Amino acid sequence: MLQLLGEFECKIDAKYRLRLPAGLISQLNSPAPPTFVINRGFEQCLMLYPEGVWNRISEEVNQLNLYNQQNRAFVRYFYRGAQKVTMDSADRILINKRLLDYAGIDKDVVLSAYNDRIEMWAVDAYEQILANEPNDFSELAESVLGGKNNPDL
Amino acid sequence: MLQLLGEFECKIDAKYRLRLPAGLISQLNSPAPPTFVINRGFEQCLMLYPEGVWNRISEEVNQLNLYNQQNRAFVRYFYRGAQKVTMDSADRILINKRLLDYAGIDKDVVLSAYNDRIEMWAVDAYEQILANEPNDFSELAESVLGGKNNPDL
DNA sequence: TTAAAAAAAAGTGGTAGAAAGTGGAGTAAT
DNA sequence: ATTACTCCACTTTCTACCACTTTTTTTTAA
Repeated sequence: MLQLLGEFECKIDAKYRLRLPAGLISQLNSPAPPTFVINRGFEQCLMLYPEGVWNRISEEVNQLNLYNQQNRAFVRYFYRGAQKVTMDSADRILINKRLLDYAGIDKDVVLSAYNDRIEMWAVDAYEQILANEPNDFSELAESVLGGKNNPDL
Repeated sequence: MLQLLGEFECKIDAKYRLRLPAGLISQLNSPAPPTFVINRGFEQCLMLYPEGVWNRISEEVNQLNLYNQQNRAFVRYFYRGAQKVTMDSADRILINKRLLDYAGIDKDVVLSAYNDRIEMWAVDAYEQILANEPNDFSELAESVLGGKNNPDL
């Protein structure tokens, strides 16, 4: 089970390539050059899933009966343009222009890894969302993690 | 079992031909030039099924008793103008004008592959459908992907 | 403890080959 | 004769690989 961690600032070059930081690649303990699935995430970011993680998740989604309207909407939204990306020989992945536009990414990017996945943000969007959190963070923690005497906090 | 994936932006030429992206063709692991069945999809898109997938699906529908009025209506709706399309020597398929009209496709198209099939959308229609989250998304996610704090979302 | 050397990581660009895009002409069908 | 489809040829764009420079970190030795 993956336990990714870390926040990395990276740059996207003129050819829409993003080099993955060595500190992140090493966490994947993948023997071959790692492959990912990338798609649109919530709140204007992109999500990067190690291939194995994506497969595990999508397997369940693919069980859904697609004659059901609600299910179709769900599957579409779940995928949100997911596509496979592979690293080149210089540890870079090529990112679709459409996806970059979605996240408002121009050049400067923050990668934020947690659990088994990686979020990709435009730097300014990331800073903005972090700046807004603290106000309601404790409230949020309370409702997410249960009672205010939760030992986990 | 096919596990298609990917979002591709393509153009339809003046002769209503669509070149299938190499990244998609390679996923079909079909030795001969692949054949598809195309028909009207739900929600203003066209559906492209690899021939084998279509055969599997239509087989079930063909079990229905056609002397039943309701069954006939369903079958008609199921087929919705389905037709076989084959790739030409330049990896293009010719798409019926009536189908293109149905999906409001002029020139720019997004192919979105998931599970064992491919959806074909007019670019603007696609962006619109992705723009809003289905209102019951999180509930569905809960029932499909398990617990209420499921990390898979 | 510091400085120099070495190694790793980050950043950049060129290029060959593949893929995408486009048009024309020949053939078949109506 | 006109339309519709298929094949063929060509140009442009893209992308994966390779090579190189700069920066940062680690190691080694004075």
